[in-house]
Amino acid sequence: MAAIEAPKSQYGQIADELRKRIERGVYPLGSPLPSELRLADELGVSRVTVNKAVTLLRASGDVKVRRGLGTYVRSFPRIMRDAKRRYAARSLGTGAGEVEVRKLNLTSTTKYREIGRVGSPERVAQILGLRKGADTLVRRRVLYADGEPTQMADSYFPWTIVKGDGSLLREDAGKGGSYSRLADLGYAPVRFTEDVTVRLPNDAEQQTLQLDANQPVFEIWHVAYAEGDRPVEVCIHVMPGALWTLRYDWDDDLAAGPS
Amino acid sequence: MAAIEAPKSQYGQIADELRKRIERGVYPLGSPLPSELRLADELGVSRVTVNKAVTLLRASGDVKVRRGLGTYVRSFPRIMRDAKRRYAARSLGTGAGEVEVRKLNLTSTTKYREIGRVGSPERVAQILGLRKGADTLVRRRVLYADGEPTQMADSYFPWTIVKGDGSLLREDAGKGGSYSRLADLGYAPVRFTEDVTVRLPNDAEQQTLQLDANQPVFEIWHVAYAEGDRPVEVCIHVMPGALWTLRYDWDDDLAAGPS
DNA sequence: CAGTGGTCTAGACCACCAC
DNA sequence: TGGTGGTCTAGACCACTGC
Repeated sequence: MAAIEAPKSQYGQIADELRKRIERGVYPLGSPLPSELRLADELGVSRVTVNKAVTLLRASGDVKVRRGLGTYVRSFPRIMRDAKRRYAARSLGTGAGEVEVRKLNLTSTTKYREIGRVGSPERVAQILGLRKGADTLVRRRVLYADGEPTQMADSYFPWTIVKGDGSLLREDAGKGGSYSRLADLGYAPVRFTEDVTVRLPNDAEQQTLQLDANQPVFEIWHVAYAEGDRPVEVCIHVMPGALWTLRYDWDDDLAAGPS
Repeated sequence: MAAIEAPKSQYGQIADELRKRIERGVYPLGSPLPSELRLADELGVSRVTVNKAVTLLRASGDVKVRRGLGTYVRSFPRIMRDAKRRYAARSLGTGAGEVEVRKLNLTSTTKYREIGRVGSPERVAQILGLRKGADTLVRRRVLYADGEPTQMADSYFPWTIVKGDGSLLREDAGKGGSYSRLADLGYAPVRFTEDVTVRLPNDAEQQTLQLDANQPVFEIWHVAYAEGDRPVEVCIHVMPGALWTLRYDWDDDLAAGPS
């Protein structure tokens, strides 16, 4: 099989070998891998060792297991999320949520899990400049592409500024999405920040996003500011890492002076 | 405890339990966990099961193993990388590379692995608008905080525009770093883009960054553009995911119209 | 030397799926 | 009912560490 055997674990080598076969098309996109028992037999190792290799492939998003059925090669391309343009898209149709997925000719679906008035989580209150537990309007949703979950997104708005707007309490927030409603209320977002981290998913996220315990997710804290640096929305995105590429761009700030 | 409890694997529960103990300070930061054999004994499971739990803690960056010694609780805080400000920092001292680490009162070190003239990798050539394999100046380096590797960074410059500048061939590129040298040459960067993905590290990265096969890394493709959208640098960062928070901010673009 | 984690095995039982 | 992956065990050998 391999010419030179590096001092590497068998399961590591097997993972590499399987990746190679996927690249070469021995196991085409969307097709099932041979069963772990077969692979163990072919490669002359125990099933546990094969399973450990497959665990790596799952963590990297190269394969996906369907329980009771088999292990399948991933068929999704990475989705590009252009931070700047996705929000600019509100000048056209609906909100930012579904822009990227449609570009890939995939069917985009949004499922709302909660829309209503709730006390804000501590960190959210802090960012929005509210008292701890102060009322916020929350919109919690899950987005899908061709039926597969691609992200969870929880938006929080200070209740004091959105209470007069009923459309934010409906699933369809109307033309241009929630940011257009904020604009209607006199709080048009003019500046955004995003903090990006990677971590492993918790139990709820594993279930909602159909992930394993060792598949990393992006966590993005998106904050929208209106005129006068007034924070008007916090949106927390949780997205399977293997599915996304995040794009950012900005102009140099040297002219404005250091801060 | 929980209202509805999903049936969960023992190793998953053990991972949760260990995380709890770390949070509560039962195992303080920097201290060693009990050995896997002890834990197996205490928890009434096999050592393999404990090991699988520890594997999860390693993937999330909560613990770090020292071979032959034991498993230690991780003590590093996350490092904030503010994309905009780090480059603005060149107006003061050295380049962007060490800004963040110093903020945390950690010792920052840079080790150069290669500085010289090389044929550009395909994707780099494409971004820089060069012929495939065209000459570039490469600066490949590894950054450390308190002796621990925090990122690999490989910068590529079109050879045609930097060949006249010797300081870019030295480790210390001079006051303000390489971007100031580009400015000297008449190619001051005015715009940047970054594409961010997460993936598992390859063999070389595992070794250089002291990572396990299942610890995710950020891969950032940073591109600097001079006036007239002329690409003048591509820098590829590979950074342990558990160590970093990436921050971006930008102004709304609606006024400029959609693209 | 003894203790640590790294790895591998053979065998076992389970839940899930399609037929 | 048979095939799939999910999990767990007891036992084993190894490389590495510090003493």
